[in-house]
Amino acid sequence: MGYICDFCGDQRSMVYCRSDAACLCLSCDRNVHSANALSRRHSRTLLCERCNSQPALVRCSEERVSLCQNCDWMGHGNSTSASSHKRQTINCYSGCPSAAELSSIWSFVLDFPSVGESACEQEMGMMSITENSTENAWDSSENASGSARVNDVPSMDNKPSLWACSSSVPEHNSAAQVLDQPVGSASVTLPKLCCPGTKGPGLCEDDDLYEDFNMDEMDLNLENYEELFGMALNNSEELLENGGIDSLFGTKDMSGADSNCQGAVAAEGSSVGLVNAMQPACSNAASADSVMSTKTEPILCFNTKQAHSNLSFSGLTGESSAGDYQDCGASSMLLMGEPPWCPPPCQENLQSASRSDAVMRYKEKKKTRKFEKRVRYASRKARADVRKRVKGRFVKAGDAYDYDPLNQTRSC
DNA sequence: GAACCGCCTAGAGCCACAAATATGC
DNA sequence: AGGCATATTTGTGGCTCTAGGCGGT
Repeated sequence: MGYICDFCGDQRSMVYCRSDAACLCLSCDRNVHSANALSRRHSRTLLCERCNSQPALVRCSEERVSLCQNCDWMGHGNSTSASSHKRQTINCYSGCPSAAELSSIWSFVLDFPSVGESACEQEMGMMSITENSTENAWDSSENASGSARVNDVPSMDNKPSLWACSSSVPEHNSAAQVLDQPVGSASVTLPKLCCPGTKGPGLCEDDDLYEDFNMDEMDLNLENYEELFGMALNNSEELLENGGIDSLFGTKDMSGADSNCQGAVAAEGSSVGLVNAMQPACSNAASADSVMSTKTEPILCFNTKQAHSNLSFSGLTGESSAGDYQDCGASSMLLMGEPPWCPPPCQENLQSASRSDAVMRYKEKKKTRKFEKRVRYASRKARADVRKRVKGRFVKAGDAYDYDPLNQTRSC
């Protein structure tokens, strides 16, 4: 079981960073990803406890293990008994989340102390919990936390109570509780913490699969980063002794998390709400630069407030520079075939029709969407924009050039 | 079904240099 | 501890090249 931190080679790895393709312990995760703004955007999630090499997408509450997609399929896809296991999606996060925020993302994470101000916060004054970390519709009935059930298939007779993006839930999401945001900025902050599928209330009006949303101005303040990871590190052995990572996965009351999905469901699809695939959230959004192509794949979500669940797609878009966005695997999972929790056959026709329609529209929009690169230094861009080139390469001032952005002329 | 070919796409790398950052005094 | 000078690193856009995917033969 060689699941040792790729960085320090000492501690047990608990977190998987897709951007770095590395398995890290919490301490190294903190160290590595607080290094700079780019690394802070890396989307991380828990490590699969079975293969210890892939990011976990779901947690089986029966077996109390976090599983990657493959292990989940292998463990639950074939066995009829195992396939009935209730599984919850596991969220990704980015930035330097506080204890409370990590607890929000992963309810199973211990109750970290919350005092003081993290170094990361002090340095950055910003961080981001991946908006799709709350992509899941929270289980309001259980105040389920950072996870959402994935195999509780809603039925016609049974309104989905899980996944629910219930708008009856109080207007504060877990992350919002932690963040010290001016009132005026709350609306700006919400989308970041809202299910991508959810977008913000206003963002759900468009019937497009999803709309771009701007995360740039969301500077979130976090607390207790030091305490969180310091404690995690100090207690790592204890955790192992007490059941290892499993001990982290106990249920925790995360009331308020539901609100992450408020307004999340667009009137997309409009079928009988049979789509049951709820994708875990994984994007990293604050910087909005982590949307990779797979990340923009459809994400489905339910709204319990709807008489019939609406199908909605969501994703992150916007001024993302594709570079940083790493696929969390969640979205793509949807495209890899029907998940174990797919709807009953009798509903497939209606569902597939609306779904294919929605997917078609989504793809259309995706084609037209621009993933603009985010420019960090406008002054440098301004210089680059006027710099003369030879075959695209910058040339020394005064040298012959074949392209002048200003004059579109050639000197040779 | 395997092998080969052409076409297409995505991504990496290159370039100069001002700005940003780090280091030393 | 703060200020200054110097050194090092970063980031910027257009073009080219290459690897890989895909479809056809």
